[in-house]
Amino acid sequence: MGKVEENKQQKEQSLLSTAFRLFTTKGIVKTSVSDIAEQAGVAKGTFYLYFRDKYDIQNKLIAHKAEQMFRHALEKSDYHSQVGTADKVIAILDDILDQMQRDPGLLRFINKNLSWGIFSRAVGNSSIDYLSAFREILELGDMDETGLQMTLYTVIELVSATCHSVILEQDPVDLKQYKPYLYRAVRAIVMSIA
Amino acid sequence: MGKVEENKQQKEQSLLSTAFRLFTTKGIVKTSVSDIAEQAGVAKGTFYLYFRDKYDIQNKLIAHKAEQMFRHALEKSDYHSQVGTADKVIAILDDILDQMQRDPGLLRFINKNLSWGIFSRAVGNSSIDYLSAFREILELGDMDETGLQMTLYTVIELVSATCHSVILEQDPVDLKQYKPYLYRAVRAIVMSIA
Amino acid sequence: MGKVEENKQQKEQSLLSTAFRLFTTKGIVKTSVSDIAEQAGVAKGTFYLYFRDKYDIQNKLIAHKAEQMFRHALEKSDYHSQVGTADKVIAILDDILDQMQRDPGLLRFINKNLSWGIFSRAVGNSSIDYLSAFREILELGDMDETGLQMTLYTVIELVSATCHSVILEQDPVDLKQYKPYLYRAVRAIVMSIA
Amino acid sequence: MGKVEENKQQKEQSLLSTAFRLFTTKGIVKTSVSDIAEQAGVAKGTFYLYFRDKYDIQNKLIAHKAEQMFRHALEKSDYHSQVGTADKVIAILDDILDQMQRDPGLLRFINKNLSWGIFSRAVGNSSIDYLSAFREILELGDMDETGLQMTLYTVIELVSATCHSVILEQDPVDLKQYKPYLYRAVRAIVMSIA
DNA sequence: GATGAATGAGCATTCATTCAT
DNA sequence: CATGAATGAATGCTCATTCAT
Repeated sequence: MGKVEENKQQKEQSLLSTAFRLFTTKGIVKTSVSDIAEQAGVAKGTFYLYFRDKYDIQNKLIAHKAEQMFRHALEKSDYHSQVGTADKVIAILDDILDQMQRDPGLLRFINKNLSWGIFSRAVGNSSIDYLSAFREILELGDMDETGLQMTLYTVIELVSATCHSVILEQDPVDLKQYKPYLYRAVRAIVMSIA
Repeated sequence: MGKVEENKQQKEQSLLSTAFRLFTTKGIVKTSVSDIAEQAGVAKGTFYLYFRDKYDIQNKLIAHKAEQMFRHALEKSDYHSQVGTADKVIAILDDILDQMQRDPGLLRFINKNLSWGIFSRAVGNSSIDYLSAFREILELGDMDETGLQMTLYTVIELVSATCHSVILEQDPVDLKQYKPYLYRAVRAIVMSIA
Repeated sequence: MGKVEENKQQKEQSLLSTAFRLFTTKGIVKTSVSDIAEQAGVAKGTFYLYFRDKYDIQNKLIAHKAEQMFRHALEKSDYHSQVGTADKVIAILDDILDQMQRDPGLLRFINKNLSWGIFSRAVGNSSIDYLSAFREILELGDMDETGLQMTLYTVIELVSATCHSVILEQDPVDLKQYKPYLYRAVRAIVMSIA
Repeated sequence: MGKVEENKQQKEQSLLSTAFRLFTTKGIVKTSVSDIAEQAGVAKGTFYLYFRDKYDIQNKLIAHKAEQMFRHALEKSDYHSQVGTADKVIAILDDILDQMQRDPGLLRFINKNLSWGIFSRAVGNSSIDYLSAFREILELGDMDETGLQMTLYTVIELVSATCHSVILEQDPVDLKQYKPYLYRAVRAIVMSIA
């Protein structure tokens, strides 16, 4: 990689990480392109050499962070040591909820912006084959692709939607109180497709 | 009611309905207070006599429309003629999905803005006792208040979250294809709490 | 005085005292006619039955409060017990500075708004004959009217101008530090006309 | 200096001079940022590239114009040819009064806005050492810094306050009539500190 | 490629004043 | 006399985007 190329990579990285920091702390609306460029140490015009506009960088960030979150759950959670299907799912879920609770800014950022389209593209582009992984976990060796995807979609949206309010606003209850209900619902869904 | 009072009612109604129309067609962000006032046929300043700001009218609309949607589902769906608990729930759900599909603007408006706080306040202020109605439908005569609320919260968020993308963007599939999966999930959740 | 007349007096008084309170606490610019009317317990339109506009009530208040301040100084200070001319003046001055320091809002209100025109009209309308009083104090029995007025004007403006910054902002020094310099200057001026 | 830099200088100058013209003719309150930008021939947003807000440009102008006025008085008045201390002071004063009378807008602008803080900062930043100059004029070689400053403060505020009404409104008398009284007062103050 | 000066449309909000009741 | 609903002009400020250098 040439020096120039390296420099470009560095600029893009700087813009991405700065944007993420600002998005998750100040919120997307309150973060201006000026802010991002300035704090990333580049000129305002330079931003537009790397990203089409604010929504371009936003979508790229969402996909990246979502993928990161799933990667963490698959690599760091102890779902392998669980026996039952539902228990494995819960283990993964637990890791994800942990991540979200540890970084509410991340949750806020991902949640209301993560469309299935963006997500599935991110997951598809990843070096990890998530679908196979989930298929294996759910022990649905012979289930059709669509059925697997629908189940994933349902569970992911359920968790994402309910936890947004629960974690960020402790409304209607806090996460600790809500977990039993959420886990029961997830278990029920997972069992129902067996 | 005096002439003046009548006139005020009319103005407020005009502002509310205009705001709703603009919010659901142009989106909330793209709708300015100027737009609303102008199209409602009143001066810009008049808007501020009736609502504190854009978010005031927005929240009032969300609560109002959400309540309306549930009222419709309870009054117009044929859930009474169903026998099983799950079938009753599905009947109500069907009505709500119908409403949403008929008016995607409404869905778009309510979905990403309806916090549980706003919703429960709206439902609480209503002349209908929704909690009792749902308790009866779910045949959970002796379940504690919290358990009932958590179940409602879970189901509502699940439906709301998944249908947003499904109805508005036919992604990952369209509503017709997704319904079986959604209904199975809802059935599973409802059965799990029995 | 009829009941109606009484009521009107009461309304005007209420408006005046409310305006003064708001002017001295929030500042003139930040105080709106709405504020005054609302807090005075009358309708907005009623304000305009008593005062032409915000500047009308402002000028009336300034004149009134300035007269009050001088009345206090002449009636409550112990200048009578002083022997020398300059000492008498200083005694009066001391009382005025005390009043200002006790009520910075009053100082802020009067100072930058008190034009000589408003003041002299106020003083002229008063039941007290201030010019004679000052003539006596300064022991200038035979000085021409103009000379007396010019001296008063000079001293009043000097005190008013210097003390504004000194009392309200302790800049360039605080009142305690500045007093010796101010008194020396006033003494010098008073002596110079003898 | 590059072309760009030159252009920026020009824009800032244009904004400053336009603002001064509008402030002194229409008054500060009645002058909007839009007015300034428009008449300076730049876009509204450009204004904010050079000044934080209206008060920023206002303070900068006040300091600049005040410094300019004193510079003129020291450089253009013939105080050098005067022998007595008081006569020197009077000569300088005469120059300043002349400037004010020639440009009532300037007087109006500076007078009620010039706080000692702004002034002393302006004077401190100047290339001229005003304090030394005044010390020399007043022949107070060994007076402490504070005493010198207090005397300056007193005289400046006295002149500024009295002349505002006298020059702008010929009230209570016009400048010609007031000068003898003012000069006597200033003489008295100057002599008293010797 | 990189810069950053310049743009100007756009928006929320306030407020003095009027006038029909 | 009193009310208070209605007006709409006015203003400060932001920000995505462009383009000459």
